[in-house]
Amino acid sequence: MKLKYELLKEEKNTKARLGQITIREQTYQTPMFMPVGTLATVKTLSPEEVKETKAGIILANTYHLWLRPGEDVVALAGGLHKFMNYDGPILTDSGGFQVFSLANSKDITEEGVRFKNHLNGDNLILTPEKSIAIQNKLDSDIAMSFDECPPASADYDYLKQSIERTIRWAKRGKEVHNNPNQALFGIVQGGPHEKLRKFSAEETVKLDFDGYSIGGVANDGEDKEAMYKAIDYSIPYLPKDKVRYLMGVGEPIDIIEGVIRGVDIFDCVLPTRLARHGNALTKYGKLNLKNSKYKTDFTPIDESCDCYCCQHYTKSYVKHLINCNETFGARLLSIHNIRFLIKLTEDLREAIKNDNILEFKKEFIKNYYGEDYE
RNA sequence: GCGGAAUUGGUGAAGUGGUUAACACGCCGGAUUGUGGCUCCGGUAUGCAUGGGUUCGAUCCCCAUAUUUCGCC
Repeated sequence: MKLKYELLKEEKNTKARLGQITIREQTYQTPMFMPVGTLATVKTLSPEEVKETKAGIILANTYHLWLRPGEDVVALAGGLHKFMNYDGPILTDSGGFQVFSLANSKDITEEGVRFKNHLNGDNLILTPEKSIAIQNKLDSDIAMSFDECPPASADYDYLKQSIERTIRWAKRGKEVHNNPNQALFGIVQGGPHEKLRKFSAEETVKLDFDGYSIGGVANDGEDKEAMYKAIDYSIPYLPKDKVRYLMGVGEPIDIIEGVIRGVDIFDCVLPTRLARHGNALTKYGKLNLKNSKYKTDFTPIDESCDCYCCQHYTKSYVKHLINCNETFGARLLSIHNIRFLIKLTEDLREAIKNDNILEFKKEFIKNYYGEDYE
C-alpha cells in the first residue's frame, strides 16, 4: 500500500494542521520531523537508537547511494530497508540538491545535469529518469522528483526558466516511475517570488503526485523572511488532502513557523551535524558543549528531556567526549538533538489540538532566545 | 673538574640588527537548515632565560650568571 495522508484537524488561528500518514502499514502523526541518513545510516546511530527518538520516516540519498555502494548492490540486498535494517519508512531525496550543493563544474541542460562527482571527479550525468530508476531500485517508501535547486541568489529570469524545466523533469520522472509500493512527491520551486511559486505549485499539482514539497529554501544564507515567503506563496496552491513537506528545514523556530504556515513534515541535517560539532539543542537555546563553562557541569543537557543521553549522562561527560573526539559524544548528542526536534513536533501537535499554537510559539521564543527577543 | 651546544607562548618549534615574532597543536570563542569531510571561521607571546654592554636601534652581536644537555677526565 502506498502512502495515505489524512487531515485530522486544522488549528483555529493559523494554517497549522494535524494529520496522519499511513505508510508501510505504519501510522505516524504530523507535523513530523525526519532525521537524515544520507548514506543509509543516520550518522553515528543504530536503527534501534533512531527508533528510540520516536522517529518515523528517515531520509536517505539517491545521489550518495548511487555512487556508493550503487543501487544494484542495495537491490541485491533486498532493498534499502533490509540493507540498513530499518523497518520504518524511508524517503529518498532525488539528488537534485546534491548536484547543486556539492558537485563540481555542473552543466544543467534540458536532458539533466552533467557534473563531476565529489569522490573521484568522474564525469556523470543525472537525469530525471535516472534518478527515479535509482530510487525505484533502492525501494524507498517515498521517492522525490528530480528538481533543480537554484541558489537563493538566482535572479527572477533564471528562476523562471529553471522552474519550468523542473516541471518538465517532474513529468518525465513520473512517467517512468514504476514501483507500486513507492510514493512519489513533486517539488515546488520559485525562490521568494509569489508568481513563480504559484506557477510552480499549480503546474506540479496538475501532475498529481502523492505529496508535495517546498524546495529551494534555507539555501546559502537565504534570510528567514525569504523562506517564510516561499512557504506562504506555495501553500495556498497545494491540495489539502496531500502531505506537505518543507525540504531541509531545520531550526526549531523555522519548524514552528513552517507548521503555522501549513507544513506537515520536515527534514534537516542540523541535529546530527550540530551534534558532531558539539552543540546541543535545548528549550533554552543552543548549547556549545565545547565551552569551558561546562567542564564541571554535572547536570544533564536538559533536565526535562527523556532521551537516553539526558537520562544517563552529564554535560561534563559529553563535553569530555566531544573534546577528545570520541564518537560516543557525537552519538549521545545526535540522540538528544533528534529527540529534541521530534519532541518539538509532538508539542506542536498538542498545540494544534488545543488551538493555542501562537501562544506556544511565543513561549518557545521566550525560552529559546530570551526575554528581549523581537 | 675541563670543553662544547642550547635556552623564543600552554606544547612542538621557525625566524631577523630596524614597522604588527612564521607555522602547527592546544586553549578560548563563533558558524552549521533536501550532510563528502573528527568541517569551516576568528582570537590567542606588549614578548624571545636573567643581568650588563655594543649600537641611532637588539630576540638576533659581545660579556657574565642561571638552567638544560653532550663529550672528556
